[in-house]
Amino acid sequence: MEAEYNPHVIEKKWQERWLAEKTFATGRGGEKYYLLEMFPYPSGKIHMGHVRNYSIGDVVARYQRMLGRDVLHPMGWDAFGMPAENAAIAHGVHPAAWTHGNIDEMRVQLQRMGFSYDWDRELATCDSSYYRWEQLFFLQMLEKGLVYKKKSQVNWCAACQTVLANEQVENGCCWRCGEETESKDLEQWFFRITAYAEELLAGCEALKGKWPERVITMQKNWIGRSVGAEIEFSVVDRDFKIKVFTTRQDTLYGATFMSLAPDHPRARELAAGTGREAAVEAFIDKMRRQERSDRDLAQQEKEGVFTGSYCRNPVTGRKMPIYLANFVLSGYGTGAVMAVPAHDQRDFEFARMYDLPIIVVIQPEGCELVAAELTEAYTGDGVLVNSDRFDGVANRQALDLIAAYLEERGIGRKAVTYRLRDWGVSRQRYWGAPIPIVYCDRCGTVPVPEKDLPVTLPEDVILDGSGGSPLARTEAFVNTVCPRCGAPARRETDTMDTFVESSWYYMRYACANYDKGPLDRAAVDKWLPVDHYIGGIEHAILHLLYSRFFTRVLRDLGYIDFSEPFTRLLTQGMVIKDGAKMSKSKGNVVDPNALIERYGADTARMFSLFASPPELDLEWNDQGVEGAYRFLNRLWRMVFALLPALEKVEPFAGGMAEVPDKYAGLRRKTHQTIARVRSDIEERMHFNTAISAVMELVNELKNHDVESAAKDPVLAALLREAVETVILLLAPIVPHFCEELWSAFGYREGLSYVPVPEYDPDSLVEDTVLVVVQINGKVRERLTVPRDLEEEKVRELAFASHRVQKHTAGKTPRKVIVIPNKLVNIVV
RNA sequence: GCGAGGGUGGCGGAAUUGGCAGACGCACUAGACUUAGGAUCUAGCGGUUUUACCGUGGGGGUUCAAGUCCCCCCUCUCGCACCA
Repeated sequence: MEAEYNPHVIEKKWQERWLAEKTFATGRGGEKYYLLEMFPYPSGKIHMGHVRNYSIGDVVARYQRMLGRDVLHPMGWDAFGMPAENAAIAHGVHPAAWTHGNIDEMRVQLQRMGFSYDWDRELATCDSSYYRWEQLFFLQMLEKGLVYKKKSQVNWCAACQTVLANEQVENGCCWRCGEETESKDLEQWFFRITAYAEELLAGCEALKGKWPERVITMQKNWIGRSVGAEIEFSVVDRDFKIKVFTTRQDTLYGATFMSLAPDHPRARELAAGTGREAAVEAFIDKMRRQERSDRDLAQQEKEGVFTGSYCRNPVTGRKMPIYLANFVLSGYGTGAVMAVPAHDQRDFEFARMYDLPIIVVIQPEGCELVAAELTEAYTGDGVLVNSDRFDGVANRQALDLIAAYLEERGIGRKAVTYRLRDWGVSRQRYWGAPIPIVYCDRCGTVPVPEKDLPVTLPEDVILDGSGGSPLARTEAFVNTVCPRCGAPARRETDTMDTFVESSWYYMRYACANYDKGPLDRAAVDKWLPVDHYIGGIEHAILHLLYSRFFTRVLRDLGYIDFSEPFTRLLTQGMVIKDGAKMSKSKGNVVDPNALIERYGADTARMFSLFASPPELDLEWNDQGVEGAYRFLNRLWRMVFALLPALEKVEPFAGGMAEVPDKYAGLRRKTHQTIARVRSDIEERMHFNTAISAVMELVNELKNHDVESAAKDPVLAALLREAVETVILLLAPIVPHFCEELWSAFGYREGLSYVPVPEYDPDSLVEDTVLVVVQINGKVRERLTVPRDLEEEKVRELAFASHRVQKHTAGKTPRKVIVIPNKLVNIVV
């Protein structure tokens, strides 16, 4: 062992050994444990978020190995996506070359961090050996009706020249580039995720306690299930009906008008021949032009236009004017809303603005609402009035009764609506997995036969940023023959959303090199689902929801037999510096490579784990890093100093009975530390407190020197036990450092598979305990007493204390509470 | 507006079941060693008017005892946001 801690030398040494010996390959026996961190986009450089995410994951992986598990811990690349194309446009590099170059750089950086991956399972989603199976899934989903194409209004990002799924639009802006999105009519491919809405929602229940509550809540809200009724309203003098969805069918008798989305398909028809055509047309046009920019303003003001047509309230027969209204969404429910101004705030505001009638149909307990005097809608509970046969019924009960009544009469029924929309997967970009479809003038839309997969992304395309899909301009790709009739045909030029790749990569890791199909059933059955998944909270909806959907699809396609991909989920917080998320524009970025250069990987790992618990944001602090580095140096020097005495003895292996009294404290601290660290890592995943506990033990060791140890073999044995404990407990956190110290003690085998130390329960028990004496809840005295001393004796000792007497002088205790081994509280 | 999660020294954070608030680390202060110190070691380190009192965003409550439980309020972060 060297006298100086030299991280660069030892880190290189151990990393090379781990790679050469394939230390982290699976198959060493033990119960399976699949630990996965979200794979990175190969930007070319790892950032602090990666360091943190992968350090957390690596601790768990290494710890599980030391618990005797057979750990699958793979790494790969989410390699399709826009930046590769942008780089091509900006620098003339081909996206494939750019991506593979970045992967090579990032792999080296990850290896320099000492993460314990099984590199033999590495995959990149841009390789046809990966995306070919995705194309197969697409075809099989098409067959099952889970893929379809439709013309729809889509979110279009002009900057990225592509469409975005609903989930990918944040506050009207592109989730990737931050530019405002607009809506556009395009033919798009969709995955029918709504077919699984109910199951995805129900599945949330099973995740409780294993996933963070807020992720579950976000998913539930996103799916957005509403229970209510569909009701049909016949239109006066027209031969069609308008269907609405409502959750408040109990207020049906108070519906006085109807509101439709401005882009409702019947809008123009309703205006035709009423003299309102021009006004309606103007309104539709205004709404269409009113893009997201001034949407916030528009949100405040209710606005609409009368179509000139009427419908009839199906239960009262009332003639209800039909309006178009700016607040009705075409994408939700039926795009039509029955307006009950007395009991819905939006309808109320609209009614006041356009002077429409208001009828109270629910009276709250204790006061009487009068329509003309309302200043806002009453949305609470109450008893029905003005509701014919339902008068006097509590509105909660009326929900069911009215739904049943409508159903009897054939004008409505109970219904469930979801906020979740189908997942649009078409992207007009080059660097993605081609959608395996051919368009033939004679046969129409024809799926590429499975035997012709993969549809390979052509290499020679022109990427000049001129807009539109580069694939569409690549004649050699587009022109093909129809697989059905052999006539000349054209290929689909859209590629798939890159979230499709990340929806199933975690399964492919189980059999990354399998080439007879997407998934090797035996391997997937063995390893999946992922036992513990770790990644950023920013994927709480998108990636995790898509993955949960995809897992169910693959289950129904017969590939797997589980439904939830990730048993446990840990979402780690962001890395912050100077109060803001690290970003180039803020200039507060810390480069992990510079950090490794200066302190080594172990220091970087240790600080990112020590500074805060994983789920909280981590405030980066250069001086804190320095502190971690100093700790490692201090520990190194201490071990180096003690080694000559410790290597002469075996670690202490006896029981507490053989430990001399003067060393009982040391022994106890060692085993208390084991107990604490084990529960911190195994149960709470709080590595910061685990590290603190080890630091305390190290501080305790400072009280002993090599001279005393050389003279007293029992002390030496106890110190060796303590030092080995420190090494083993820190091994998952600072692995290179610990390997080096471990080998200094003469162990030939690396410590990746050395069992986590067990604590001796006897060692945790102290013979004497500190009992706090309070007077009226304030601490006045601390007594050291034998453990489990009888209550009466403890009480006597407390009262015997002169400090206690001072505070109780002249007063009679009214009450004395004694908590064994802990506290006495005297109330005077 | 709705939902979720936070608010504890100068800073990051501990306090696992209601039982000594501030573990561990950073910063800071003093001392030692030293030609030197941004190295290392030792000691101190919530506040104040220091035999004591105050103190976990603010106010109230329950309790012998509250950072922890209950009610009200303030504030910050995140998500959703006219979802009928």
